[in-house]
Amino acid sequence: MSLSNLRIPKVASRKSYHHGDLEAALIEAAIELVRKNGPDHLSLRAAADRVGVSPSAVYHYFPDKDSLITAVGQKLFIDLAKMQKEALAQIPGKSARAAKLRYRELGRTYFQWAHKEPNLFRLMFGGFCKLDSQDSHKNKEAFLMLTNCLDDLLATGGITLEMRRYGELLSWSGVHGASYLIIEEHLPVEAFEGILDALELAMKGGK
Amino acid sequence: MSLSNLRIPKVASRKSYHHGDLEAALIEAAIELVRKNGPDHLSLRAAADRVGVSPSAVYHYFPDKDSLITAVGQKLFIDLAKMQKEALAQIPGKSARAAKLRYRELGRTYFQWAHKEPNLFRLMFGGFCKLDSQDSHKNKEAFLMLTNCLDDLLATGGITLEMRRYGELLSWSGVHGASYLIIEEHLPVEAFEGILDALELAMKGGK
DNA sequence: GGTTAAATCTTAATAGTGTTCAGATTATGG
DNA sequence: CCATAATCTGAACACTATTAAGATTTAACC
Repeated sequence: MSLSNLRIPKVASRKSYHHGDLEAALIEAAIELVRKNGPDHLSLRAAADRVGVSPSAVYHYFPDKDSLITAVGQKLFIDLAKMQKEALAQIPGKSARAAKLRYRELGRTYFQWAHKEPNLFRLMFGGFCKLDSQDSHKNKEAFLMLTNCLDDLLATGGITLEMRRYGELLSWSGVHGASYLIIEEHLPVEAFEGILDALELAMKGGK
Repeated sequence: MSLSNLRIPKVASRKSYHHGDLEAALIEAAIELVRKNGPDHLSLRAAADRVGVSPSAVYHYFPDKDSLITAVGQKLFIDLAKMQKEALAQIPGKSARAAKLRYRELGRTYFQWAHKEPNLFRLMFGGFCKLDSQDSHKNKEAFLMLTNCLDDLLATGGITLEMRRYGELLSWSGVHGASYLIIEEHLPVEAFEGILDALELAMKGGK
């Protein structure tokens, strides 16, 4: 999966005293541990062990454990945005049908990310990583994709002008909320397609 | 605040060797600590200290730390439902206006809970407390209140029959998602009244 | 009421955590 | 080739959850 894991097979079998790209390797190791054990239960020492390095080596790249977690969050936000961009790229065209499909697929990708790796989703959105306003604009890329989808919907009559005003807010909140409630088992998995139906119906202003 | 705190002022100044209601006191202490420091960073020992009891005493009431956290979650879900019930009780009447106000107030109470004590909200919904299906039906009380609100809306023409089908799903997801995104600072506080406007507009099927 | 038994809490110990600091190792630039 | 900077280690400290054995208090029973 990661470059660093190929370089350093197990533990304490590094060729060189210096690692090469310890920062990225630590982030990758932390992701794997969070994926398995959850964002609370991440251990600095376990991440260091996994890379084959002493615990104190971490402090040359991250001032503390929270900084490592935040770095993980930054990477995950970029990964999610990339995945959404790829999903949108597979549905080209300016038709009403294409616009509607893109809108649904954008939400579906968001949910599938959460559903496939709930612990990573919890790290991103559960108050673990404190990304400042500068980092938060990485997330603005995802927001822009949503805006474009909604504009396409408006152009093809898939959404009323009145509803366009609340498009981003209602869509993001609805998809985010449903995703979270599903992975915490307050709602069944089947509910997500229902949320997409509800949003589509709401956007077009009823029948 | 809590009865136990009145009984045991500081630490190691208990009249009796036995505490009286240690289980409830531990939950209350844990709530206070989570409120200040977040659900991750809760320390068993700190909670025990706060009650004036040794760390191992906790294990007579909870098999491990996670069980204490889950017990905290159970109590918080009950508290939230009570707060929502009280809020609804202050808006009586069968008019369309009253039904609409109740619907909005139900969501507003949910958000205010999250906004006032984000760490408690994170504990409830962030994957910290694993409540089984039996505990989860405590939450069904809140779900029932939402259902009643939506039925009242339907009776007074505040929601289309088509949208009624998605009422609970879209409302809960939208309100929950907006609340979470706001406390994690992905959306500004002002966004919440916008979500209520958007939901109201969506429910009535556009203009 | 006094004695036994059960419930409750403490003390002590183990293993694991984040973090710091002085020192060992390696790479880099003159 | 040497000095210097970058990088990582080892040991220590204070803290954590958890367990086991023992002390203390309440409750029950005769």
